[in-house]
Amino acid sequence: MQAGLELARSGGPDAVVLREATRMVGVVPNAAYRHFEDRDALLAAVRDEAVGALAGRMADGMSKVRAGPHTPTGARLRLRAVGRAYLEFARTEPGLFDTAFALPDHPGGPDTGQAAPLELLQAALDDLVSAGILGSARRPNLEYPIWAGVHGLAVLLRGPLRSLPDREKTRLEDQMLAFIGAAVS
Amino acid sequence: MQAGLELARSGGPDAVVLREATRMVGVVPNAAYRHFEDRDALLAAVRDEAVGALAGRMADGMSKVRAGPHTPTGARLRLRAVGRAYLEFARTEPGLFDTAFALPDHPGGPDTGQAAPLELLQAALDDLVSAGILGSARRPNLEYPIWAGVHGLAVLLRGPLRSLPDREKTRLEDQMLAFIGAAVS
DNA sequence: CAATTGTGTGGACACTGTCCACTTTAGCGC
DNA sequence: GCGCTAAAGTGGACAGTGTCCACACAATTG
Repeated sequence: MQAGLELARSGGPDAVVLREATRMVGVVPNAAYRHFEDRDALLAAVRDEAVGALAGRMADGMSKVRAGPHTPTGARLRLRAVGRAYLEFARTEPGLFDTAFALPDHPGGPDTGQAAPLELLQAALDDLVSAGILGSARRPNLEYPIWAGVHGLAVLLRGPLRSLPDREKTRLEDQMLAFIGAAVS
Repeated sequence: MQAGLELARSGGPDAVVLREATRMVGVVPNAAYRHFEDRDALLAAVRDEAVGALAGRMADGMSKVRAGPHTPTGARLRLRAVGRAYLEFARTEPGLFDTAFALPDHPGGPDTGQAAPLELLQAALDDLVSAGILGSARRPNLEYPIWAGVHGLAVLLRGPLRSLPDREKTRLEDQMLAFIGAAVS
């Protein structure tokens, strides 16, 4: 039933429409209420899936770095790889990206649970410390400005900056990654 | 008629509902179509207003810095002031903030036109150069990573990080501003 | 076998954006 | 003043949406 995540893929959170999802499964609209309390619950499930997909791409990118852990170049490359994967996901899967960060209209409930992406970034930073590149005094809370920078760029590139030529966009992505690389050295 | 921007203020872009807006004005739904082609056109008008409000706060924040232009401390304080105003707007006017960056469902059309906030940041950075703090070699395109950092933090704080205690949130904001301040020195 | 539970169905309701033809109102030159 | 035009509002419809209700069927379990 979460196959209604194709809707999110192609049109973002607003496109995950209960009736359309049931139509795709070939069932009557109300059947959805046997699996999800709400349209919001359905969206939450799809969002968790989207977060998982993002985390998967990030993990993939990191694991492609051949240099071992605790080595300076490996740590540096892995940090760059998480960032690049994040930006690439936002660029190639805009619907899922938006959905992953869609905040529930009906708040409350437990936390949104997108810990996975953050944890990957934290791991990369910890590795930078244990590789001796990043002084442990500068480590605390460093994940947040970095996450903010990458996330903000991803958002702006598909928002106010969306009409920039593609060449310019990738240049800004590279600039951001370099910026971060410089900040942690 | 843009008084339907109260809807955006209290509930974000999805809350700017055509019929509700006309109801507030005390008129029949269809009357809206004499002023806006579309619900999307109405939303676009509201969004421009929201962008203007954000730019206004940023300009206010900058103008409150007493130190004159082209002076080192003035330039530094003004940069910090734009950033702080941005984050404050996102925190105190979440509905308008979300609306300001809502991308039109029905794309095309001319550019979204939120040049004003970017231009204020650019002015602050240019002032930093003319005050001799920021080397002109490092100036090009610097507005984008900075904007991304501030914007990203604003978004994350009302998204995945929304359940952090307020104290932590303001600490992250301060950390981000300090981070930027350090990057331009 | 009987009962309970999970899943799907059919019919409704209120709400939304949008289209159409029509009426009212304001402003204008004559 | 009169009549015209353009702007604004009205009323009635339609499809699409989320959601609720009572009911039907299947599988599972006692």
